[in-house]
Amino acid sequence: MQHLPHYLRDLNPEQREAALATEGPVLILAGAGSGKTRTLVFRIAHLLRTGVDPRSILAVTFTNKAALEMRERVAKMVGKEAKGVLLSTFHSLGARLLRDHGTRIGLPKDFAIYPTGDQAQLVKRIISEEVHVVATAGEDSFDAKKVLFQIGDWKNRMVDPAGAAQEVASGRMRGNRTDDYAVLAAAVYPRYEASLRAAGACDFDDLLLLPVKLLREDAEVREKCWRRWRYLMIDEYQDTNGAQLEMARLLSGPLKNLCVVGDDDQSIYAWRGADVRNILDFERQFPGCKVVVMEENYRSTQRILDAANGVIAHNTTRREKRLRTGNGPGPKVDLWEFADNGQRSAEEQEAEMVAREIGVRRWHEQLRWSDFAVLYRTNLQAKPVEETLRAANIPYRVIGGQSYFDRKEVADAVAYLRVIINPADEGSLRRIVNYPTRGIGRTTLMKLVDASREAGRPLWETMRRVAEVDGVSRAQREPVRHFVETIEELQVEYRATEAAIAAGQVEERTLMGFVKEAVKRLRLEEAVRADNAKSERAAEVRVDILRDFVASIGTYEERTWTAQPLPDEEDDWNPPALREFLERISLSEEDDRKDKEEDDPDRVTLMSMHAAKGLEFTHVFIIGLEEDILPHSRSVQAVADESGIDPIAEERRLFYVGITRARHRLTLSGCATRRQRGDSIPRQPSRFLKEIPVELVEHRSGQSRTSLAPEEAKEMKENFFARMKEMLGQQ
DNA sequence: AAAATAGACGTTTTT
DNA sequence: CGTCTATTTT
Repeated sequence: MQHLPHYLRDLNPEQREAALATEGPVLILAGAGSGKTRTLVFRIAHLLRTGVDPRSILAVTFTNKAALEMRERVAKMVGKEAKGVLLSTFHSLGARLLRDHGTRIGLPKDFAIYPTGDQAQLVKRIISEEVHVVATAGEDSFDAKKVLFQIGDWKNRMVDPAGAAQEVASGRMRGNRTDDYAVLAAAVYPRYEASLRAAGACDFDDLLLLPVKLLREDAEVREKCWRRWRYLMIDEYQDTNGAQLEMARLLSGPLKNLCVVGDDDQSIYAWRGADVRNILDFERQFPGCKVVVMEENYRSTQRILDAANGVIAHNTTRREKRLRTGNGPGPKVDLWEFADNGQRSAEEQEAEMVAREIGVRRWHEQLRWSDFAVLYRTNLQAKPVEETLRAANIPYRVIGGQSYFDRKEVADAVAYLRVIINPADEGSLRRIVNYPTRGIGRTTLMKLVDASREAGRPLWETMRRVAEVDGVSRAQREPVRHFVETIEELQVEYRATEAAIAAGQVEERTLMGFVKEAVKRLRLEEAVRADNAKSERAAEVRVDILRDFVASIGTYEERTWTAQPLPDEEDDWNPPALREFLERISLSEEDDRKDKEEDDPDRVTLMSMHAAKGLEFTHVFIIGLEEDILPHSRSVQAVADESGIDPIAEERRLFYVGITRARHRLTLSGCATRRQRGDSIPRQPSRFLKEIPVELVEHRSGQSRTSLAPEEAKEMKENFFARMKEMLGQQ
């Protein structure tokens, strides 16, 4: 092994083995912090150094963030050559396959990707307009999201509407209360699919399902993919679902140069259809595969690892592994408890502790703001922390939560753009047909919808022929005619803009110019102001959001031009287009906050533990360590109805993921009371806390100068601390 | 058809 | 508590 290329000397033996095993199936079981990404980056570098065409390498990650990070690291290591390597999420890979070959399975060229909000709208419409049998289920109102969730579950398992109907009929559904929803969902499912197809649209799950269908049915496309991608790598393999497994299998082809990396202890997406068995059964599914186990941790102190090991050891079905590190023991894990003291709610005190600790540690340990992360189970928990950090003038950023593109102002503008590109998109069309209000009311719209159902043509076509529709008076006809005219003008202009871009006669921000003009002509800003007439300030904030959105198109455009390859380079580059911009929005690859982050990247990070997977921070706070938050109440309830998977075990893995994000210091906290709907209710400490060996924990009390707290609260607090001590003593 | 008011209601995690 | 929804009023 002395003739190792110099760039591989920095790897440990296991990492090196993984990086060098380029041919055939490879399974890398990589514990948290074991240098997994690094190994993949080196593996790609090694492939390139041995003369492999960058374009034949495909690396699939789970999140955009992970894809971005890997791209940067590969680029840093191998330079320009890295550009040819395709780094993508499963969903954007799916979108790409459909964009290139979707017409072969009957998808239009300009298919849209429906955001979840629109999906729910569609389901609601189907329930109210088409499935009138609703009452059988014993409730009179239905949550569209639950229906959607059930449909998504079927799709993730690659069950089609017929299969779903069968499943429901044979009573094979899991739950008992969920049965009603399953029956309803089975009725909605085929209609939902039909509506999506009629609108020329896909939902998120289709981005996995349809490519599988495409690859299965079309040998030509399949072989084309095999010729192109000869080395396939998949990160976070423990989080793949049935459709993703199938996609990986189909893409790996006869060469089977498939390298998967993952850690069954970090499987936290079962609720979305992920199946840990995919990683546990990999050896069986790909016989003769090479297995590399990486247990050496380079990230955390020994105490943090011991805490993590202590917790995860309580899960029963897992591949046994124990993280070790050459790092020092490090400080103990801090554990804080807070109780309502009459002045401040416990969660406010918890947030204040976080702010105070960040201030102190940053000073004492010479850290940057960006060395700190605050992690939580639910996005709601960010709020008090956010407020406190803002008050303390600590710069922060919140990852996740509701997307900026879900904002009404932005969603409306997006709907217009979708309609301009594809007027068959009925969901978007309905959304904007009377926004801003232009006198096309519910009655008129219903007449048009009925007429279009009857004639079997899209709503848009019916609107164009409004004169032929019976029962629509002249007065009602006029606004429809005007609306159609406006959209058609914009369509013509958009086509001209696209042609100009294709011909290269463009300024830097041609697309943005078009959208700006459209927003102006449609009077969207005026509409936003009218919606917020009560509050001048709210109106201005929302208008700003709309303007930011328009500006983000300019950013996208510039970025795309910058990435343009030299004429002699082979690449998959395309000039900027609205269609691609909208696709990127749907896949959350576009984010307005990027610009703002760039001007000051040194910020404390606030995010859910799910979002934190794959990241690391010097000092990590995990807040809200209480029963019903972690583990979440829904998981606790779910234990009752069996189903093979253990929701508590998944919550425990989530905690494990949170703990192992910390490099040097870990601070845990929980509240003995929590304000909910006005009054404060008692809480129990998380059961997972007692799974951390006591000797690792420094128990700190957050109680303070409160002499006048009501008797009740005091008692509650004492009980909480007593329980805490009891727990810690049990070990 | 649009605005205003009452009411219900409900709170995981993400591509 | 605050957000979204349904109903009523103009």
